[in-house]
Amino acid sequence: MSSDAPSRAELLQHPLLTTIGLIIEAHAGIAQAVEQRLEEECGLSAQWFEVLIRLARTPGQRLRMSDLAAQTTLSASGLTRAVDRLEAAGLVCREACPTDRRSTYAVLTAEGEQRVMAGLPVHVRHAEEMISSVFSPAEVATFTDLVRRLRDGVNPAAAQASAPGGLGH
Amino acid sequence: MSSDAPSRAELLQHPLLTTIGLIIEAHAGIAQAVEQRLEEECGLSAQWFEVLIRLARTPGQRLRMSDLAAQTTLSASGLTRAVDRLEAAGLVCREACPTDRRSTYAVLTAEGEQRVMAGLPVHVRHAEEMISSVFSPAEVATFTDLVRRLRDGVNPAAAQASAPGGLGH
DNA sequence: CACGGATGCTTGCGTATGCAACGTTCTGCC
DNA sequence: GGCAGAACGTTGCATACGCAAGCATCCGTG
Repeated sequence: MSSDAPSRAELLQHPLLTTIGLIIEAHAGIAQAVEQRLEEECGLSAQWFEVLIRLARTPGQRLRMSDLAAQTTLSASGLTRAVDRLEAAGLVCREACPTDRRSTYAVLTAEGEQRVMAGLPVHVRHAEEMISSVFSPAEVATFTDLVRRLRDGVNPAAAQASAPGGLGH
Repeated sequence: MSSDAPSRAELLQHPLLTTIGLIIEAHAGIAQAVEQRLEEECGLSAQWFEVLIRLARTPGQRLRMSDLAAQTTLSASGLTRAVDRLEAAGLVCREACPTDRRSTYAVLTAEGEQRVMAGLPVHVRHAEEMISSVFSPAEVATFTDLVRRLRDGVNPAAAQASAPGGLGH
């Protein structure tokens, strides 16, 4: 009964479509929950938090604009505008790169540092609530491993950026 | 040595932060790849494809605007605009709901049906390439199960919409 | 040293988004 | 039957985004 070409129903109900759909829906749920919680309790948008945390993790708490763009989902122009807003809010400042006058560093300010570190425990607790409520510790490990491999396959740029000694240069 | 409050480094390097970051990066990679491929080979944006496939799966190939909005990541107003564009392109048409004059159905047109079904094999093959290249069949099953449970926890609305006999009605 | 190409960041423009407000229709309660 | 409140879809407004163009700077080659 099975023909070469998949039937209409087989295509519409294809298991991998479901898998991808689940990833998208899980991401949407997490993004929305994180966004709302972060906004309520810290007054930071997820976008801002994402940028600030990348800076906080970096030695010198600074990153070149283009590296920062590569690590987030923003384009170069999107990052320019985002840093404009962060700078206006006093959480980040721009600093010239001494060795390459084309480049600009985005540097975390003292207030920026304070705001991320204030928001972080809230964020971590929220992450624990979301994930530990559905996974056992062993499942968390399995899941993280699988997602990492998937990420490495579909988003090599992000994989490289987070590799030890990565960050280009 | 371990104090009650987590240290700065413990917070910044918290494992669950990594897990969530990986989900976000994996999603970004998949979304970008799907978007590009779909655009190139079918001339459909991911947004459009998402809406059309939801309609194609539904008996009568129609869904109320609000149900459609609930199943996608769009807000009500966003969906109104999206259906405006789909209608202008001739892939969808609006139809009055006979039992509730507040509601409107979005209905797949013949051309809309043809376009989704033409794009679907491409999309499925792409999904296979992305996922099967990093997971064994057993891992796909494990992964899908875990993601589904995560989705159910963090996005109950989507979970309900896809449940058998769901869709509100 | 000079020059063409590449790189890094910023701006103009068109477009898509969400929120809040609005008009219409349905529902529950008296 | 009639009225207050909720639900549904659409529109005005402000905002954010990406792409392409532009300017300044760096690098490789002769």
